[in-house]
Amino acid sequence: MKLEHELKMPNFRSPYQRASLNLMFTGEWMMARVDSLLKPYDISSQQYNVLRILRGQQGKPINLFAIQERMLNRMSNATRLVEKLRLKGLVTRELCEQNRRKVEIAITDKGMELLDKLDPLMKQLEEDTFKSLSADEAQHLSDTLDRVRE
Amino acid sequence: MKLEHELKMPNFRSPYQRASLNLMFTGEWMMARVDSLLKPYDISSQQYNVLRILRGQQGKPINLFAIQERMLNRMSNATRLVEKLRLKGLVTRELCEQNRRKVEIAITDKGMELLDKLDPLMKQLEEDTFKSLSADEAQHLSDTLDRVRE
DNA sequence: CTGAAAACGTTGTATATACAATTATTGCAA
DNA sequence: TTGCAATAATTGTATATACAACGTTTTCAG
Repeated sequence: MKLEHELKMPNFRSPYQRASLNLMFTGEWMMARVDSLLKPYDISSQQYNVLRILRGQQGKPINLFAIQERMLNRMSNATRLVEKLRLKGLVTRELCEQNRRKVEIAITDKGMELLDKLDPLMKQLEEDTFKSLSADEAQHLSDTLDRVRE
Repeated sequence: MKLEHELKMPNFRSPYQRASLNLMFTGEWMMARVDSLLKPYDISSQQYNVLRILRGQQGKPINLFAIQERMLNRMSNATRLVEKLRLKGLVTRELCEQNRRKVEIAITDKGMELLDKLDPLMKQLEEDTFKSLSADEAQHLSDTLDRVRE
């Protein structure tokens, strides 16, 4: 739906203002869709994101700093986010012996099972979301976003 | 910068997953830029957004429900957001006499002055952000985002 | 006219976010 | 070797967000 209609703004100052608002609005919109898919499983999109990062490590643990670097939202608090996941039994936390400043986080079997269950749902959500774009168009959208961020 | 590099993810499951993460990431990124521009003026991007909506009304007051409809983030709490702005003297709040369920909000002179001061900064931010895109490309990006949201 | 439903806004509560300050550990230069 | 800077994480605090529940006021069917 056109942003003009969505925000009930008859016109924008420039195509750049329109793109700027559209980026923020559509980002929020997407995040809300993901959150609502995850709601029945009692995790937030940020928490899901952390699990996904941990799975990407193929079992190797990873420290909090590295998790933060890979998160969609860098400002959220990795310590507290991971603690929530730990309380749910989805990750483990261990002090690193080699460098005791670090804390190593790994995904548990239960965490992996949850991700496995969510995979097809997330895939479906992505396909639904981008159903009006071809794979090439989706790729092009990503490339454009990459260029926007320099 | 490529999302692969930004999130340190070597590859994505599909162009749709890449686009989905990219949308959320770039939306957050843009919002953070706006917030950091507004920080010295002590308002959040959501609060700025409400002021912008009120200015768009050309002096006519507007009720809370209509504000909510026009906000970038529908879920944020218009009552509390507006109260913050009122405490700063940027908006007024009046009970609507015709329909006492409604509360009418209008921007004050002080609010208008703030927006006037922010306009060139915001314009500059938008131009900086999209400096690598032509006006046509920015328009095309918006159109694509509009299509994604159906 | 009356009572149920709809429209509008407010409040409560749990959680998340932004950001700064603090603690603990390690590395390294003088 | 000492002490300063850098690295890594935690804690504190104010604010924002998500969402549900509630309270008024208005509308409208019967």
